[in-house]
Amino acid sequence: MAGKRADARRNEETLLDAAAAVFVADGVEAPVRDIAAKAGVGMGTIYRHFPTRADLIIAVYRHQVEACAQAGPALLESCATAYAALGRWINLFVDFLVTKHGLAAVLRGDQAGFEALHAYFLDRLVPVCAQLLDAAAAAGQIRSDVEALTLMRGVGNLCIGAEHDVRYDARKMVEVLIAGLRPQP
Amino acid sequence: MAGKRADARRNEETLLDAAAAVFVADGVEAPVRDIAAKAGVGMGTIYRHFPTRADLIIAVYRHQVEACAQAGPALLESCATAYAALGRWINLFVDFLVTKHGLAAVLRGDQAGFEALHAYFLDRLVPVCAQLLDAAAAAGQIRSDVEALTLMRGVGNLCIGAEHDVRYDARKMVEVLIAGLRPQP
DNA sequence: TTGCCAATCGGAACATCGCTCCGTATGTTT
DNA sequence: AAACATACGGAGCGATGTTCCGATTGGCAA
Repeated sequence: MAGKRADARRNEETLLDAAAAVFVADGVEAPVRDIAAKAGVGMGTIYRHFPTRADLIIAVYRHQVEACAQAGPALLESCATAYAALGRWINLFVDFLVTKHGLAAVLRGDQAGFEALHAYFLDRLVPVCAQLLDAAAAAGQIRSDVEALTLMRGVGNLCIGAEHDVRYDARKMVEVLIAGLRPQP
Repeated sequence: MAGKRADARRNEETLLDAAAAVFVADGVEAPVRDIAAKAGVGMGTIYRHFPTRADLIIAVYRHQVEACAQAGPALLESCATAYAALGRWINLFVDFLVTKHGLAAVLRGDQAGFEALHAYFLDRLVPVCAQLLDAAAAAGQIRSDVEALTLMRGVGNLCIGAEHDVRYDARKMVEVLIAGLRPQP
C-alpha cells in the first residue's frame, strides 16, 4: 500500500465503491465490464488490482465478514446458553448472505473461478462456527456429530435464491436446520 | 411424435442417449457442443428438438422424476408413520440429486434460462411432498408451519456441491433438517 | 421408380462472458 | 525537464449458449 502511485490508490478506492454499488444494484454476478464502466476505468485496471472477480468480491465484503467472525466469541459471552449463541450467530450470517444478491450462490464450492472466495469465507468463519458448535456440544445442548464446515456450507446453501422467490423462506429453513441440531429423543 | 420424419425420431433418441452419457461423465452443465459432438449431430439439431438446455435435461431425467413422484403415496402406505414415510421419500430425492453431477445446482430458482427445469421439478414433486407433509402434520409428528415448496427447495439447495467436496456431508445436513421438523419441546 | 418439396440438418455466426496483453499515458524522482 | 518505472485502457482471445440459413434428405404423389 505504501509504494503505490497516487492514481493507483485512487483507482482502487473508486473500484471498491463502484463494485459495491453495482453489486447492490445487479447482484454479485454482475459483469466485470459493468463495474469497470461504473468506475470509469478500463478492464486492465480492474484485473491489476483484483486478479480475479473473487478477489474483488472478497475486498468489498471483507469488513462485514470480519464483523461476523468477531461477533462469535462475543455472543458466546453474552448469551444465556451456547445453543442460543450459535442460533444468533447463524442468524447474523444469514442476514449477511440474504441481503447480498447472489452472494450465497457464488459462495458454493462447485463453481470454478471462485475458489478464493469460497476459501476465504470458510477459513474465516468455520473456526468461529466450530467454537460455538463445540461449546454447545460440550454442554449437551446439541448433537456432537456435525462438523462446522458442513453446517456452514449447509446454511450458505439454504440461502441460495432466497431473494428471487418470496415463496421460498430461507430463514425458516435455517431455523429448522438449527432446531434439528438438538439432541434427538 | 406421429408426424415426425424417421431421421428426426432417430436423432431425438440419439440425442437423449448422448446427453445422458455426457451428463454422467461431465455433469449436467456440460457444453451443448459436447453433447452434439457425442451424438454426431449439429448444433441446430439439438435446439430444434430441445429449445433450451433445460428441456434436454428434463427429457433425460423425466423417468426418474416420475418414479420419485410415484414413490410418495406408496411410502405413505407402507411405512409405520407418516414421518418415516416423509424421511424415506426425502432420501429418495436426495439420492437422485447427489448422483447427478450439478443437477442440484441447476435446479435453483435464481439461474436464468433454467426456469423450465425448476418449474418442472417443483410442479411434479411439491404436491407429493405436500401430501407427506400434511399427513405427518395431521398426525402431530412434525411442526405444521413449513410449506412443501420451501422444504423441497431447501433440500435441493442442501445437495448443491455435494459431489465436489467430501468434507461437506449433504446427506447429514438433510437428515438434520428433517429432524428439525419434529415438534419443538 | 422418379421427382418434388417440405421437413430436417449442419455448422458458421452472433452476443456475452471472464480474462490477458501490450502500446500508450502519467506519476514520480533526480 | 528529462527519464524511467508504474499504471492505464481497451482491443482481443477463448469459451459458451443460442440463432439462422443454405444444403440435404425423407416421404409421398404421379
